[in-house]
Amino acid sequence: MPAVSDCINMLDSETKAVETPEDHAEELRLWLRLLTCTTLIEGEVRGRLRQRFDVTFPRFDLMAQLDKAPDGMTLSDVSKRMMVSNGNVTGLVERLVESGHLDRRTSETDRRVQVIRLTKLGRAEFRKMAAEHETWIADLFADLTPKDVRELMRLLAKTKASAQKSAGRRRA
Amino acid sequence: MPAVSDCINMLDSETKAVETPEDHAEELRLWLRLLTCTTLIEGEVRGRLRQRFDVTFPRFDLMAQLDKAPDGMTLSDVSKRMMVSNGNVTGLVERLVESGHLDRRTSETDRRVQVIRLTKLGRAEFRKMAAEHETWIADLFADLTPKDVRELMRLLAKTKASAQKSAGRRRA
DNA sequence: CGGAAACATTTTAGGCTTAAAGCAATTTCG
DNA sequence: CGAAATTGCTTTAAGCCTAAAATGTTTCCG
Repeated sequence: MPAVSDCINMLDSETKAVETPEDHAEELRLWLRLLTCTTLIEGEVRGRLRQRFDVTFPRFDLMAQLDKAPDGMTLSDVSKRMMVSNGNVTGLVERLVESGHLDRRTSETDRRVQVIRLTKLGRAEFRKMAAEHETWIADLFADLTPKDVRELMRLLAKTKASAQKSAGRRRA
Repeated sequence: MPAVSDCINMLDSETKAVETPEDHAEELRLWLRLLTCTTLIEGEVRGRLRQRFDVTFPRFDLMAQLDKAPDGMTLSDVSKRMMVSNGNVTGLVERLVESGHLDRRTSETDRRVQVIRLTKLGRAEFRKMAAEHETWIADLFADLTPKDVRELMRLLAKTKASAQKSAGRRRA
């Protein structure tokens, strides 16, 4: 049963002229819960990656992008996919080239562009990590039913679209 | 309609003796989508906090914790709540004390403990930021119906519980 | 053609973050 | 009591990350 104050707000919200400070406490709580879930899982994955393979989460993430692109990617592509800044990728790639996991070469047709690929070593190591990683994720989400997973996928797709639209509105 | 290979897997999964490498691609995709949503929203909020208030996301987060605790918190409490390392909090607090937003004092009863509070300035500035922040979040989640929000809350609560259980299993 | 705009990347300065080691204070328990 | 374990915090070393400025390259047009 809605409290009196809620009824008043509901009435106000239908009266366009009245500027009611609307209550968005629910969305705020949702955002905090989303952040908590991600932080929790990411921390767990990071810890396991470090313990088992002595690799960081960003390095694993970068290698995962490259594993899906056998012909390599440009740094810009990687930066967009990973949703991190360009400068960030520069350093990340530098260290992975240094350790022999990545191969970097300047594009033949455009000397601005750097194309990076996994080396044989990089691909082999990534595949090993990815296989184990998948079992960790399965375990972390173990209590969700297949239906829960589908429903979450759907709602997060909607969330992503909504957030992208809002971000677009701001940049416009 | 399930493909033939799926039927085989389903049969296998009910045959305890057979060690089928199970497929967890759905959970993997769910995790990536969760991460994408959080990264997207956090990036948007960080950008707005910087532009409007010249404040970082971690500082805002720390002040939010303290706003809920008028009597102050210990650094350990803050560290647990924010889900970051102890050392991280030390530096964060240092900078916010420096800028006059936080007050730090050693506990009377236990000289190991540091208690931090928002100063008058800190509280005033936080309240201003928080009000605007709430409208950003509302806008980012604008396309979700109240029912979507409730359902996401429920499913993320389940996700959080599942992940915590899994993390606990590992530490044991 | 040639200058302006756009593009891809790197550099810079500053801040965030972690894991691990270290230090001091407190608690536990033989 | 007093040694050992625990607790709360800081320090350290290394890496991650961003926004903004800088550099070199290519494209767009007038």
